[in-house]
Amino acid sequence: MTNGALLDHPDAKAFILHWGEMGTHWGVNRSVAQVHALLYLSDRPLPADDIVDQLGLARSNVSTGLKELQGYAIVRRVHVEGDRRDHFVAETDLWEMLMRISAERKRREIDPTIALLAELAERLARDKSAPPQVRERVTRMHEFMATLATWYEQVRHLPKPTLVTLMKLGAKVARLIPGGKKHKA
Amino acid sequence: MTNGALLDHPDAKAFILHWGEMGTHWGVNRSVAQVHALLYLSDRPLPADDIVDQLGLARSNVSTGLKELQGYAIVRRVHVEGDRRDHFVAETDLWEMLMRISAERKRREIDPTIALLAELAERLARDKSAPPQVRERVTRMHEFMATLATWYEQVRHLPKPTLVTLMKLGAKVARLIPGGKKHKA
DNA sequence: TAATTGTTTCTGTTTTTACAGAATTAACAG
DNA sequence: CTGTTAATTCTGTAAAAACAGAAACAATTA
Repeated sequence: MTNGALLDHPDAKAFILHWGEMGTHWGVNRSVAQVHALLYLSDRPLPADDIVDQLGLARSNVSTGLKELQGYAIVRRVHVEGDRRDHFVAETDLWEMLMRISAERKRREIDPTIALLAELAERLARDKSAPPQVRERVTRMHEFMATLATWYEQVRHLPKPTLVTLMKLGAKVARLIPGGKKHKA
Repeated sequence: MTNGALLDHPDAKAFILHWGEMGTHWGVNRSVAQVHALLYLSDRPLPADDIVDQLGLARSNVSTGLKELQGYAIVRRVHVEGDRRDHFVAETDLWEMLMRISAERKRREIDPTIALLAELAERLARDKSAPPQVRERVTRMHEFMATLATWYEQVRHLPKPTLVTLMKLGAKVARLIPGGKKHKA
């Protein structure tokens, strides 16, 4: 047991509590975020029981939380030699983590809206009686979100080193665009 | 009154109801999102009363909602000639909308975490007794989020046409990076 | 300054969400 | 098979959030 009780260390504790608190603003409940924080800081796979003990949550809660985190694919089950129980580990590659969370949130929070907008925009295009600004604004919203979604799907598949390079470039990426001095950095 | 009751049009209604529903997943309550949707579709500034009538919400709710939307800077108060009441309009430029929402969410949901991580990382660097993986992971998390934040602040100030160009490039932006065939599109 | 109209804040209720503990189901070992 | 332990699902309760209506507050104009 290399980290008997992570919560004993004041900074680890501060991290876990803060993460839990912010989780409520990030669209997951405190328990889910705390479980994630604990696993992120752990140097070994943890069984559900240990999570229960360390965070003082109900067993059922931890179970639900782990399922949710696996839904985001930032936590996975692993088997530990000589122990029957499931163990869990968190993704520690932060790029991977970001990509997986954003992919799942897009799926849950954006895609359904794009689908609806597509439908509405199509109907509005044929509906002569529709208020013109309604037609125009729904259509523009659809195009905008669809464009962003397409962009995202492309960029998310770029190799990690490329993403890092782009990130480091920051605003300087604008200077690389050919055919126009009009892009100031 | 060019749009007497936007809710009478089935597609406008569907948009507003869906927006309200999704709002609850996007971190604002249904009322706030519905008010926003209504204003976005309206071709003229609306006074709070009209919003109350059309959406069937309590006056107090609409007031709170408008304040929240002004907090995101995607709705603003305007004065209408010959009417004493405040009127409200939504931002219709979708790039502007995205930028303002993301700026505010970063301020609320990301910046406080970066601040805490900075503090923890600094303390952990000096704390010889800290579990090494805790020190390392908190530090990496801090660097990662700080890098993303810096990138965001730079990109968000790029002129809109530049952003549009970059968006349209999609994954092809990787080809512009100098000094490396290693970036495949 | 009093009356009117509009806006915000406050208070209690309803609805929703998070959660603990119990019950159930599943997996395994003897 | 059967006893045992782990894991999930179910159910009731507690906590939090959203909301309506009333009250308080502000601004405007007669």
